[in-house]
Amino acid sequence: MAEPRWLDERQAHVWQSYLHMNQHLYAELEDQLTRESGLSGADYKVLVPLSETPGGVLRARELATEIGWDRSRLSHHISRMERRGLVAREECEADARGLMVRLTKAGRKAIQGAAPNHAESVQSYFFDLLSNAELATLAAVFDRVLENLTSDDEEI
Amino acid sequence: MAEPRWLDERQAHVWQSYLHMNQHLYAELEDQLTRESGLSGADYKVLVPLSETPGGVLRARELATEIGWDRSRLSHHISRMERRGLVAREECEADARGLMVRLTKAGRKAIQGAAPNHAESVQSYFFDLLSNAELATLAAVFDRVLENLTSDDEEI
DNA sequence: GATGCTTTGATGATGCGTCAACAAGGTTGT
DNA sequence: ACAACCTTGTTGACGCATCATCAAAGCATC
Repeated sequence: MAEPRWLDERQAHVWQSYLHMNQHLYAELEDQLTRESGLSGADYKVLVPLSETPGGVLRARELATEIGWDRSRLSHHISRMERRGLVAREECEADARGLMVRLTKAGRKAIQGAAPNHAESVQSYFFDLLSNAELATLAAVFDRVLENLTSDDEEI
Repeated sequence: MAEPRWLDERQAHVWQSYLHMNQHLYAELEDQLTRESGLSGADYKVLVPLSETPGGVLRARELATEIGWDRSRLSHHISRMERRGLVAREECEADARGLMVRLTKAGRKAIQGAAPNHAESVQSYFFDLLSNAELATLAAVFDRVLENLTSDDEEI
């Protein structure tokens, strides 16, 4: 740590572009999602794994792990989504501590209405702008950076 | 919008990697920043432009524009940072509506202590993992995606 | 130079995310 | 079977972001 390695001009530019791109891309996608389907990004994140599960039911613990949230955040958010009729709480028969989260009909309708538009947005704002070679590079880079971040976790 | 263009397998994988990478990278950088210097990401974002300005003073409006915040958010955050002695509010002589935000000695000390560690983190978690060719590709891609997003704004 | 419009910043209400504390149920070891 | 410990989910408090509203100051047009 004695000699800090400052970003050179090129790196600084890439880093700024990356931060700005994220900021604008997230904002744009969330905006469209909310406008077109009334769902927040958080709602969408919760609904996707539920809609992809055969019964539309998931244990809260698994749902939380899947989307990288802690139990508290999920509990709060489920409460709000339950009030809006998107999901329902059910007992867990296998473990009395557990909670099963069920996708309601309204919830399924919401995610089915939102998903196509969202996919179209991701295509038009991101993938449409990439060549095949660039896509391959991004895949490699993102995986490598992610792998490096998550393998650090296990060292504890 | 009739025929939604779903993500193919490759695209879906890249998109997931991108989202996860962002999540972990942001979390890790913010964690290190907070642990090592007691500054949040928001604090850092505010302090950087101030420390790069000759006098260490910026008009609130410009500061807000620079970091992409609205006036309300900046006002709230300046209040909290002022309480902690990182910045100070001053009158704007040129425009009586305006507010000048001044970096205090403590604020300068904080950002000077935080910046080297932050740069080192960015290097080790991101740039160290990239080849020169990959860096060039990222630069091109990020700029293109960003340009596409921000040029849309002007069409209004 | 008065009227109306815009810009700038502050403020309070509301919703979300994080944290610490808690209760109830499970698990392990003896 | 009992004790100690761990897991799971809920709750309330607090900090931060967003939104609508407001006041004060500039600016423009006549």
